[in-house]
Amino acid sequence: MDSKYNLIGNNKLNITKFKIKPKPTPVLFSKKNGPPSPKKIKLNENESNKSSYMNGNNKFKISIQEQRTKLPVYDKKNKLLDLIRRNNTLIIMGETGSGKTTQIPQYINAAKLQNEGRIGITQPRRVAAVSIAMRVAQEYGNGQQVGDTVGYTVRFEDVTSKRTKIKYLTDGMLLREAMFDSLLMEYTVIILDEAHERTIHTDVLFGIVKTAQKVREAKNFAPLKILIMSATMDVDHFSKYFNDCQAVYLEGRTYPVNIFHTVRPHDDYQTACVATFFKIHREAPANQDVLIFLTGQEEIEAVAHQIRLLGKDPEVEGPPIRVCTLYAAQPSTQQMSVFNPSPENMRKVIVSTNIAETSVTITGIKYIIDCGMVKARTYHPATGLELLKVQRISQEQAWQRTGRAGRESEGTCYRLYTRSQFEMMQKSTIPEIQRANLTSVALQLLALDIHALFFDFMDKPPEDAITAAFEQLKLLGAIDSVESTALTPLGEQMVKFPLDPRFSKILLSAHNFGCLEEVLTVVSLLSVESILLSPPNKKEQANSVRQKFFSAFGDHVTLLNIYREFSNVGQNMRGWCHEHYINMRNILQAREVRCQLEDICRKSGMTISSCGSQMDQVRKCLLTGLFMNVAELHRDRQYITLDKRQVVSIHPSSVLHGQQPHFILFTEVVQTTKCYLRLLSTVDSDWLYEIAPDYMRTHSIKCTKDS
DNA sequence: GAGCACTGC
Repeated sequence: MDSKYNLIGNNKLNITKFKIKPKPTPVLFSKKNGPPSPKKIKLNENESNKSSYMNGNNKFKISIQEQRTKLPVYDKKNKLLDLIRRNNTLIIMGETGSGKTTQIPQYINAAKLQNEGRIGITQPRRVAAVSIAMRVAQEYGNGQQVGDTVGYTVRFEDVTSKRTKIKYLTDGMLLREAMFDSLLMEYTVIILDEAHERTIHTDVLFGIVKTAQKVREAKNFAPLKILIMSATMDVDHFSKYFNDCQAVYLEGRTYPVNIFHTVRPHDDYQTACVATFFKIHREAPANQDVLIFLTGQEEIEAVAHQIRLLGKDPEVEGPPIRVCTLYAAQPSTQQMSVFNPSPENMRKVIVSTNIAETSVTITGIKYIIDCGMVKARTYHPATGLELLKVQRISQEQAWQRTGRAGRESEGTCYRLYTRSQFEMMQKSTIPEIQRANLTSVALQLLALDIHALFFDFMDKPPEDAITAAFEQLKLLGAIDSVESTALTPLGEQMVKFPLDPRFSKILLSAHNFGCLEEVLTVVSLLSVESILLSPPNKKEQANSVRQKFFSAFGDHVTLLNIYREFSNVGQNMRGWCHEHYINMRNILQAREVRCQLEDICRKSGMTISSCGSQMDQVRKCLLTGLFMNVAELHRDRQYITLDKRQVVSIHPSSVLHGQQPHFILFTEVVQTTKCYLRLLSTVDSDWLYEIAPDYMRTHSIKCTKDS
């Protein structure tokens, strides 16, 4: 199984831990449901049999060109083109199913509004960029392939040619392109799609395209047209930012959803989920499927287990149940099973994280159960700590979840929170830019000669987050002072790598230590998800078979040892990964990242040197980017970080767990029940003075020799 | 001796 989590044996989950009663008591819902803004969920007029062409299996299949004419956007084509022609910046609010993402670029191209340039359309996710490009190429017909008129560019994959007029790309990809050409001269039309999602990349691009447009106009270059496409939210906010530009509204193709709130609050939402599911199960026809939103893998497996158990209870009425789970860390084969249609007489229930909110669309969903919570990462600039926390969703998210029941026909949504709890929720999700570590963003903006403190953000990030980012960049030597608007030569080099600036610094220091070969591997492994599988019931086995890779120097060298053997395996890669409990998907991704990084290194004129077995060199090199991540052992056997003097512990997943080296370099801190350090290497205190003398002048060490 | 939502370059 090629996943970090082996789910075999999960039926042994200790359900009492999650306090789910075997026969949950019913949850009471209020019948009054009218949402305050029913605008978002509505039925289009004269569309009673629209599912006949939405459904690929339908025998009344109609031609691909005919389908295009039935999209809601089609009737607005001329009006839209007129607006796009007359406005340099335009906001297009389009509901789900309006056809805006696939059709508008084609309309623009047919009318040749892009002149000699290209139309670029960004998407927050790779799969979306790729699959939409394929669909649009298919709509072009005439034997056109992806990469002809319509193409896409995502990391590791560029399917475009000189003939490409319409280019779909991830927002991160367009941002990288902007690093090398801030005026984005390749494009005459840029469409930022899914703008309401407010990814950190899209937020930075807002400012970049706005500036590019202005500068190109001033310099009399080819004009740049900007289209912002978004779901129907925050229009005034967007419009104001883009100099009060015009906005248009496109209706979509969604159906009404009945919404129920609970009568009283339910803290134990897991039990409430199970109870609500069986209420639906008793009442609804078998072929109507249910989607349950929960926060994480563990609780998803627990609830799924409970539903399976109760479903087998002869006293429980209703058809047989097929329970599917869905979360990102799952093996892809297991994820795919969610899409298999169930037999007529069986009910499918999908228990999912918020991956089903936007990233994955499942057809046939008639009922939603929304627990009202989400697991989200929060960042504290003052401590540099990242914390995964279960918190309330925003009203926007609640609507997004609700809408998942109205894609093909009318649906029903049970919200496991009261009406007034809903009213208390934040209206919108806080944009990522306001809750993320900004070191990369600050570096990227400096590459464009912009200081992040003066950048035209639509929503400004907190000032202490910007300050923390600049302090880090100064420590790394990317800038000379925190007020600087220019990068040092080292900083210029760092921008070239698609990495956290600390990791870029490590790569760029490698020639001093003669270990670029090794450090390329380590950095690649650090920038993908964990390659180590630790199935809950086979932890011991996994550890003992991987024992031969363990290094007393810590996790970085251990990972390097694993990768070295992996790259010598040759044919039987799958077998080797399985035998050693290695996540094949993730190690292959690391290999791909490594190729990309090596390529950038070569193009920058670096030589790929190897230090052989001198692991001191590797650890010293790691220290050049992570010297602010060192913890010291104190007399009471506690570790304290040199940087912020925080009390921390070694994470039990580390090979150094159970040992007490005096100084450890860590890659990250995660706060759960305690502050844990993950991915560690032992280091010498002497190295700290050698590698980071300036830093050590302000961060003294105790150097206690405890016994 | 603990546990990891989701993206992206």
